[in-house]
Amino acid sequence: MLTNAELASWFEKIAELKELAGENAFAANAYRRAGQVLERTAQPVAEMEPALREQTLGKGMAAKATYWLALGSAPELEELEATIPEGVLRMLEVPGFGVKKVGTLWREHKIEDFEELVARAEAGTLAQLPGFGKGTQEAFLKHLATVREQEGKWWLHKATAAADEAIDALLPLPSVADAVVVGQLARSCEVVEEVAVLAGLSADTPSHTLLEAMPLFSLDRSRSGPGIYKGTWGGRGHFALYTCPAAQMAQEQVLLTGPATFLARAAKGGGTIAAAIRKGEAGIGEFERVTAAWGTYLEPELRDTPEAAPADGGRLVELADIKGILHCHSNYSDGQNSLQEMAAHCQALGYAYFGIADHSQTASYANGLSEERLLRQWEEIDRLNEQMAPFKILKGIESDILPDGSLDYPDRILAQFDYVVASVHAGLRMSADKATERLLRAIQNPYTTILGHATGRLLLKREGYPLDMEAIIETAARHKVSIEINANPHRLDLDWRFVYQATQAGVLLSINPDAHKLAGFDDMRYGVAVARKGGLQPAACLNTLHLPDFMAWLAGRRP
DNA sequence: GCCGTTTTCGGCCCGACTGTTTTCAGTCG
Repeated sequence: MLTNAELASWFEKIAELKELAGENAFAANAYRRAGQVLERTAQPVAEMEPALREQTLGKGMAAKATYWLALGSAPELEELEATIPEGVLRMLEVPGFGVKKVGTLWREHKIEDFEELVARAEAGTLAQLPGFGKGTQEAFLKHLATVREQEGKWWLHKATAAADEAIDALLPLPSVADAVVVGQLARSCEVVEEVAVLAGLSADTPSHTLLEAMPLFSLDRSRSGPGIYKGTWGGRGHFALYTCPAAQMAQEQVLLTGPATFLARAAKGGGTIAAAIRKGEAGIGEFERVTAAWGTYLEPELRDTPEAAPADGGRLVELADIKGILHCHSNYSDGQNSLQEMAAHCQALGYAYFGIADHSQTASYANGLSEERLLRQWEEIDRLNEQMAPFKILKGIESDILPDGSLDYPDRILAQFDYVVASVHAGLRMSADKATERLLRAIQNPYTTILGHATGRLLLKREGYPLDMEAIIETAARHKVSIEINANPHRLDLDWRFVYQATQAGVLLSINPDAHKLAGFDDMRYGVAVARKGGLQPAACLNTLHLPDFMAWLAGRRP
């Protein structure tokens, strides 16, 4: 059955292509709006009564959706795509290349082939076309380099899903004794260059038996050898399967998990870690091997920076330590589910409190809340809190940090929130000085409780603005502002590399899903994973506090 | 193309930024 997200992408694609084809922009916009409505609608259109479908999408668009649902495809989109060269469609994927620019290239300059565009940019002649300058050309070349650099790499959630699928396929095979994740994914790296799985075999297994079990894996023979199968998964992401006799699995697991810097470190009994790991007798497990070589057990995620490991008596934070959620969206702004649905889901997951932090008024693109709509939300929260007690919904907001560093409501409004997440959403291209100054001002605002996704990065897509993180951490510590670890696998921002530094400075970190729908809560696992990688312990994490303690903490820092 | 009507056609989100201009168009969030 088609999901709203799939239908939405078709509507939006049609809008874009209609504009590209030179049709009335407002007509195209009607499709775009239908797509945007769908993105914010939790109830599947496929399950809606016809009347509700019309009310949601409008008469014409509802009819289209109904037709596509019955057909399982959108002929209108396919027909449009058939009239546009593939290279032109590809140009639309380039940031900064919208329908107007691409339309000019295609119709006026007769450039249809993507490689021709690349060649022109590399030769420097793209900048000579009217409407295109050096800046556009350089941005395009930079984009190409980034795409090449990131080819085959994985977001953490996609890597996890692929590895799970591979292991599920391998384990039922009679000669596979066990199969585990190794490499960067085992170490919870925020971007995984290659998903790697190690299978321990109890008997000789022909390679085709292993490979046939994983139809999504396509082997690259030139990069493979005995016991090492490298290729791509699902035609895109880099993937590797390693095999070894079951008896050697523990040592291979440690060696393949790495990283090389850890394996090269000095072992407790002399020599390198790698040598010590190899030395252990057969039958000794992974835990015992690492413990013997390093002195204590070191979790895989800590092996990039063992210095961040908790001292004796400490331990890394776990998902079960998290008592409440502090950054989520509802359909008051750009979320898909209602406030009640989000809160009920949060409660069902076992959390004790739920902070709603919808977008603030300036975020018009995200349907940010005007003062008047805020009041309505607060009324609903009061009502729900009566019904759901002792579960508690907190009145939060994700306030845009405006270009000058101020928050997005007057103080008399800010004072009425239980807490404020302050985040940057617009004006992302700043110098380090300007960005730092802007964020420092927001942190110093007495109403700011949490600094949301600190750098604004989108992994594999967009670098964050440069920041003097030391100053940010130091100021956050001084003003008792928590820094968020945004658990969305596209963000994972604050970067785990600053977690140790922040906690050393006394900053409480908070791990938040930034969920825009019910399934978004599941991202908490990735936030916890990278928090652990940075060595975060439960006591240094704000939302491990029980509700009364959290409320007391908030009360203690009220302006 | 859809919506909401002062019911039959005018208005549709909008501000910031950037690069290319020479006063603004295109893109983005």
